[in-house]
Amino acid sequence: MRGHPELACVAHSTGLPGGGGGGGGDGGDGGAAAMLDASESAGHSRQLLLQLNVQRAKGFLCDVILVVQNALFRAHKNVLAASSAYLKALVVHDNLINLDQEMVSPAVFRAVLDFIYTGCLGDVEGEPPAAQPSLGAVLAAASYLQIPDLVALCKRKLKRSGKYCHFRAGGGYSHLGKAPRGLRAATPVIQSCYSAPPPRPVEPGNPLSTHCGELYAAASSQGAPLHPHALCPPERLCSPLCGLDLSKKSPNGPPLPLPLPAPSSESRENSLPPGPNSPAVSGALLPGHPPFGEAASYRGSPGQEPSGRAEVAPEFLYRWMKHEPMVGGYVEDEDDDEEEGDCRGRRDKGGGAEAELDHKAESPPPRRYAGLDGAEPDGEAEDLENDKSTSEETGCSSGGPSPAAGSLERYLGYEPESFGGDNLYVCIPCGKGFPSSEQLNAHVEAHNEEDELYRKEAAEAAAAAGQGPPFLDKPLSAPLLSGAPGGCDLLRPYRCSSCDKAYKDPATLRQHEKTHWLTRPYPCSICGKKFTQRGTMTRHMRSHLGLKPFACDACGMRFTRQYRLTEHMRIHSGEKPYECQVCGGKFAQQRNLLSHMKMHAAAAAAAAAASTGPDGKLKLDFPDGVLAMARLAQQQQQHPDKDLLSAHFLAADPKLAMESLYLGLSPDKAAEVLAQGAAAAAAAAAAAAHLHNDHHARTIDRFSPP
DNA sequence: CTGGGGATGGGGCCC
DNA sequence: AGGGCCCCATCCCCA
Repeated sequence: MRGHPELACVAHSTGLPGGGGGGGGDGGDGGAAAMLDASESAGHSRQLLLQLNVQRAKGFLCDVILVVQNALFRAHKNVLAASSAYLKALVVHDNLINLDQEMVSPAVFRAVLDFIYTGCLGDVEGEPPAAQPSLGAVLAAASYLQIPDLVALCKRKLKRSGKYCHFRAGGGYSHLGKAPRGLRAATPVIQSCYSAPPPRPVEPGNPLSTHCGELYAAASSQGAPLHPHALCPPERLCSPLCGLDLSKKSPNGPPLPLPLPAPSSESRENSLPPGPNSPAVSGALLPGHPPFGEAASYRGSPGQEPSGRAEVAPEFLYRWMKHEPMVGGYVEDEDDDEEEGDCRGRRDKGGGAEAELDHKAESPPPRRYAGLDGAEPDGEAEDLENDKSTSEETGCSSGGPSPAAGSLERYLGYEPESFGGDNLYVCIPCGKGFPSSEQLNAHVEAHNEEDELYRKEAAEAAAAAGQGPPFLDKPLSAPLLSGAPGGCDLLRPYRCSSCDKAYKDPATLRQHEKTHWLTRPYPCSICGKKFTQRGTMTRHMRSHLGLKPFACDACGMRFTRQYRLTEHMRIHSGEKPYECQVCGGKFAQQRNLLSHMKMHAAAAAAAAAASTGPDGKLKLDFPDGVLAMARLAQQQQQHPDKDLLSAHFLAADPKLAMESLYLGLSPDKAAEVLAQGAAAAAAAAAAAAHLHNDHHARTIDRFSPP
């Protein structure tokens, strides 16, 4: 499709399934190709690759997502593993691979992925030469990713063009085809590409027509800069998606393929590039290090530092700082120009970059994405504002798309709503339609402002009435607190203006108040589901991406949450800390005990219904616990109001309250749980009362303690 | 076939 | 922001 005449695509493809990336990754393409040529259909491997590439384009059977800056690429693990030793080590354990953005840019990785799937490395038709990733950048990426075929090809092409020279340590990250930061960081959405068309050349003026299987993450859709973790090595799975770190790492996780030490906190804070232990650095750019084939030597337990690299850290860090790309623009060191001639024409459009380079080595490293990483906007309006920001800061020369949200959604076949007409973007709460996501976002923002205004007005009104959050931002005074109507107490002085709940601190109150808002400020950019808390949305995103950072040491099972892992570990330890005080059953998970208790409550309700005589008194002699449950069920029938029942339950029946304590819960919680169980059971019990008594007797027998 | 228990996933919400 | 807990739903296994 875009093959260079000098490249024998078939030769590459025949070598590809043979695991050229495996082991040291030293290729062996020639021999394998010759052997296959002699014994197999010449078109087989080509056809195979063609089919794989088509499948990649359609996302068919793609089982891994690679994150490069805020671009996402879908691919097949097998193909990647067969092509790259580095990727092979990564895809074994994870479905989401975050590549070092300093080592490979989206445009470069696109070229690399093209090569993997086609064996061809050529100009993208229709794409301006300036937007093509340079051969030097592709070479660096191929070296980093340990794709010997591509390394060799790049070298050949560079030599042919007279531009090739050996990489020098720290020879510049700036020629990696990186796009200006601001461009990517402002890309607003992450969308899936399930209906993407087959790959076709990028069309000028249509940056969306990039690649199928390539997705773009919102680096700042939540108003945050790319997470500093985006700088850490890929094995840490730090994702820049939506400016969120989706990769909370299990400390108990099994050794990952390339368990290099995480960047130091200092380097993270300063947004330094990967430390010298990063595979990006050590694998390709450190002095004296071979460009690839060292992945195996890096394997070990997390935190294990490969020897012999710490010494070069200071020098390398210096070089790193020296080559720190400029904020909002592309930076290229003069030294690099000498060695990578094909990077010309992609210089910083902001100008003045070089003047600052040396200064950076002495002054604190600049924070990246200066246009975005200011103080995090406090509130959702800002988030949405950033959602709206797209890629006005063009100047990108790497060909990386910077689509506006709506266009991207349309391109990717993702339509938030399928409403007729031009107003495809519909505000869920009010039903208004808009022709673009930007307009919808502006509208939603207005919603949020209304909500905020309403909240403030309510707060002021409450303050005027002597309740609510009047003491926000004020020193608390005991008289004020104690005198506040509505039960504000010292422990929870911050009271919700919309309901009766009170909180210890204003932040929690504000968080809670979002639950009353009409619009949920944190939408999932993949499915559109909205959340009241950013953390919940982040967690939700993990489920989309199959990201399970918390691994069980014992069985390798992985979870999206730490708490799940903790829960799961009880299976292996045999610990069952939750005991039913009615029947003595033990449970590893509290939720299963609660479920179990509801069963008891339901049984008790059935017993109550079955045993209540015309005088309303219980007839059967059940153990106290069951009787208590039964009484509760009766009370539930008399007091359908749940809260009333809870209070009634505790106040009017101390014995029942004592039963609740057996559950190991707070009395309040236990009452609530039992009431819920009884409430659920009440209806059934009422119905069951009409059934035959024998049936109920049998049911009760089953759940009564021996 | 049914119901209970074990286990997991996802969302809400508070700290 | 992240941790933790709770709730609901669901699946699977087994008696």
